[in-house]
Amino acid sequence: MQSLIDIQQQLLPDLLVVMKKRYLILRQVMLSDMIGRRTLAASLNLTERVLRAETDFLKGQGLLLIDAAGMRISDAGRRLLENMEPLYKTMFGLSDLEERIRERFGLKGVSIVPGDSDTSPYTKRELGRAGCAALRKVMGKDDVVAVTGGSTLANLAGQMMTQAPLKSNWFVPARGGLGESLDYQANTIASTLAKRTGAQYRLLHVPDHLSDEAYMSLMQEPNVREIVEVIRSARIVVHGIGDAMVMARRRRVDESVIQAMEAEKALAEAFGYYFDRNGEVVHKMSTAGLRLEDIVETEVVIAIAGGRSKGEAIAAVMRFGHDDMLVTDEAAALEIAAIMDRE
Amino acid sequence: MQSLIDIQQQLLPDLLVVMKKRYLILRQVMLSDMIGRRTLAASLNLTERVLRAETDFLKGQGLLLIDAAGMRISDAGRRLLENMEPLYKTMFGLSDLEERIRERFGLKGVSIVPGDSDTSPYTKRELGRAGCAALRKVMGKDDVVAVTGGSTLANLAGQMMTQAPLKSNWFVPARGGLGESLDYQANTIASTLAKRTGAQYRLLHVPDHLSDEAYMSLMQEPNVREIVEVIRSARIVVHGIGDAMVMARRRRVDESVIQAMEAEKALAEAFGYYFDRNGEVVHKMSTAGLRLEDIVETEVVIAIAGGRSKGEAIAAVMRFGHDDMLVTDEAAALEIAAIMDRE
DNA sequence: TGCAAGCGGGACGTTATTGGTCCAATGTAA
DNA sequence: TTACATTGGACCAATAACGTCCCGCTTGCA
Repeated sequence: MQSLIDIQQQLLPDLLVVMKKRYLILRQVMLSDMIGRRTLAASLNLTERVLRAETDFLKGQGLLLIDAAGMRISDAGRRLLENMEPLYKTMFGLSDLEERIRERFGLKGVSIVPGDSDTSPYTKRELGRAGCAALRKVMGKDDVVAVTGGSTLANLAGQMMTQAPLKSNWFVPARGGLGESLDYQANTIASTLAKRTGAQYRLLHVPDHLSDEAYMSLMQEPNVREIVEVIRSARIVVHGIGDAMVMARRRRVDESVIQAMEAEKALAEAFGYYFDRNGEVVHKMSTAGLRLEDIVETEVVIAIAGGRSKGEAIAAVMRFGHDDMLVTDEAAALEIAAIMDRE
Repeated sequence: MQSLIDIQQQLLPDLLVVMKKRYLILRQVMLSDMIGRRTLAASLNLTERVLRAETDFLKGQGLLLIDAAGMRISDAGRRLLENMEPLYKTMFGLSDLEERIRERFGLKGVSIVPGDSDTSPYTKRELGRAGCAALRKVMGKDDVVAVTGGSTLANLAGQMMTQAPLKSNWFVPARGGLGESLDYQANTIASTLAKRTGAQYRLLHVPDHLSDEAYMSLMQEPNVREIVEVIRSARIVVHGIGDAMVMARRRRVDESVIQAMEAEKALAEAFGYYFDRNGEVVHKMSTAGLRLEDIVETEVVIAIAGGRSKGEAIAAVMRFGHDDMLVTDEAAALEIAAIMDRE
């Protein structure tokens, strides 16, 4: 059955949204015995007109009875609700989870794909696809999109598709180069995204990890300075989330710094910064890319990360509180929910 | 899984239509390796613009690759098609069958619900619902709808719903009263339908089975005459289909006539007439209701009947050739298809 | 190498659909 | 009877869908 839903999701992505809306209307009506349109619209957060279109439809389907006194559920509607009961969890379980997490961290949107990226490459791919969808949704015209590196972002970039070319948009790396494999460099990802969407891109040919002096002198270079300004003006940022220690080592951060971070219980890494479990930044360093103050200013910040092992790190970064959207997977989301419950 | 589809059918009735359209596009593209929009539109009987909207969508979903050379399927699309293969039959098998039957008998539309009305009351209910949908689709303003009697029609009437009241429409019985139970009388059904849809109705208080003399004298009555004229002017006729012998006995047709019909191999009964397997009428009698010549003139004739045992009778009436729509169930449809294959 | 057929995609005007808002008619309960 | 809440109709604005035409590009054939 899951496979059927997966297929339908690909062929009719907003199927579940519509189904859920209608299900909830029906359910609310049943719980209310008899209820009026306005009351119902208010309790479901729908405008009166939209609700009316839906109730007219449900009436036509014979699931709802409407008369001058109000609406109540029909026998067929009651039967349908009963039959849907067992399906509800599998069909909408994730969107409930999405809503809980969205609410808790004050996000604009949360998107959860089924599965666990740690164990299933398929889930990882889905995660990328969901990331694409989230990004597509917020991109407009003339937007600058800054992206970080990492395997998840690389996965996203490799799957990105658009209906029409986005000529007027720019993709830029959020940070400079790291010691990682080429495929996972922010530069590579920005360029892949631009190529796949028909957008433009700029690269930042500067190491991410800089001494203050090197930073100052590099920023004197007009061409470096120029692209850095573009990066810092990004309206949209898409970033991954990593484990603090793993990332620090991969970035060859000084052993002394690593130990300091360990002492401060650094847990998560995102766009080059390290966070403890409360979302406090525990280590800063000068960077030619996006700085914390830029992130705070950015209009849309999208985090994308999945896998049970990353749940804690994701929760930490969410506590930092400057993300607007989270794209994750079921395993990580359950982990996050568990952390929320423990609070 | 079937239950999921059933539920979705109620909450999103045209889900399958859209899914099938997209599936067929994808499939056609795969079979064609590389194909252009216009060619594809022609081979799928879609207008160019509609197809374009769909292919843009499929491209956005990453299922289709489009470049200046044409369209081809992506890996994800190919995977999707493979995954759908087993689902196709359960999801669309009936609509293929619908199309075959529609084509063979030159109908405007065929609607098949899953199951067998002979054995499952649930299927019988579904049949009624499908009949409602078919009827709703063809009803406009100021229409006169003539309905016959029978349990299937009664079932339909009991489930009929409309979004808005159809004040300007009239429901009338197609034929006079029979010896049957009150619930199954055409009069009862016309009145139920009118009440449930907010339409008007007229009754025909005349026995269906009349001697020529009685017929002539009854037709002198102004009020009988008036309603009979309304009936005969019906734009829409909805009728059931029965087994000839069963119906004849139920109607207490003279034993001599029954034997004559048996000799002529009467097989099916519909709107008071008896048909042999070739759709030829084998017995006529004067009636105050709809006559054959009225049926021939009627703009929309809808047949509704299901159950494996009725397959043969349905096929016979379809051969008569004046129906426009058929609403039936899977068991009967398969029986009809088997008869078609034997031809 | 040149040509023509077929391709995607842009553009535009028209039509159909959807959503917001207001109000009249109606039924219900106090 | 009155006051309230209900549905359903009406209307307008915004938007999406659609039909149609054309342009520039690629590609395969001559």
